[in-house]
Amino acid sequence: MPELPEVETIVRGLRAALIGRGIEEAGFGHRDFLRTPAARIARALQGAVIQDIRRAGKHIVFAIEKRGEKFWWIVHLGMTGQFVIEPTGSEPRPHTHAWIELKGGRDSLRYTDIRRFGRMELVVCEDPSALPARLARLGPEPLEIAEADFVERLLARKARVKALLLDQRFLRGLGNIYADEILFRAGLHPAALGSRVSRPRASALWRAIREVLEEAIAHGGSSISDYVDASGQAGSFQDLHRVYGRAGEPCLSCGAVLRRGIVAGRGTTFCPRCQHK
DNA sequence: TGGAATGTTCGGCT
DNA sequence: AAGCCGAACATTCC
Repeated sequence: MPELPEVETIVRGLRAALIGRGIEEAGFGHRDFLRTPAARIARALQGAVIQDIRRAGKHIVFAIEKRGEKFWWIVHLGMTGQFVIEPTGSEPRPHTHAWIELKGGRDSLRYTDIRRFGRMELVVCEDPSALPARLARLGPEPLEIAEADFVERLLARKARVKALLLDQRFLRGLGNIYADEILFRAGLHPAALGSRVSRPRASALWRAIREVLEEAIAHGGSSISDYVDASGQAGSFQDLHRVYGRAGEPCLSCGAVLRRGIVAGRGTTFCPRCQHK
């Protein structure tokens, strides 16, 4: 479910509700998605205060403070993970595997994940200005990289552009939906090789990345099957998808039948007439 | 019933 | 090294 626009939307909702809040207690159901033992996470979170919440690619990073000790609590939502703030007494939805009860007794942050591809990890924060090691491998943020840097990065690689967009070390935060939408807008074939893309087309790709992501964030992300924001609301950008989920339907700009194939191991929908190698 | 699904990682191959 | 592929993870939904 969660690519950059979805995670960004969730993080904005979490920030509005949780910055400065204290944690009463944390509990876990299934534990096989935890990279840190449940007891250690629960102990660190109990009585701690949420100081900050940020997005790093598709990761959510909570800065937690407890009696002068600082922690990073890092969450990746995988394919079906959801973070929703709900009334503490309400019935947890099926597949709720973590619950964080907030001070005040009224609301809880609950983590629900049908497939349990998501991951949670707690790391002691030695230096608040440094990155947790896990995040150090990630490439630049797509909305922050300068055009010239992006073009050089792309032309230096011989992999297919779709594979590059999905590679979190190339850019952090894109996934299958937005890779397809971006390539369509840039008029670029998913199997085009990075090093073979013309400079004007590479610039068009950089612009398409910004356009698609900014529009998607403005629409609260794409809800295909599972995604909801921190208040449980679906997004609406799926209504504006031009290729994802539209294989066999006509291209909205030329009318050709959109084709579906496998690129970089993922289902890929594109217009055979508008998108060029 | 088999296959595919918004993701990541690992091992093997070229 | 770089890139590609398939498999694995777990569950649901056609």
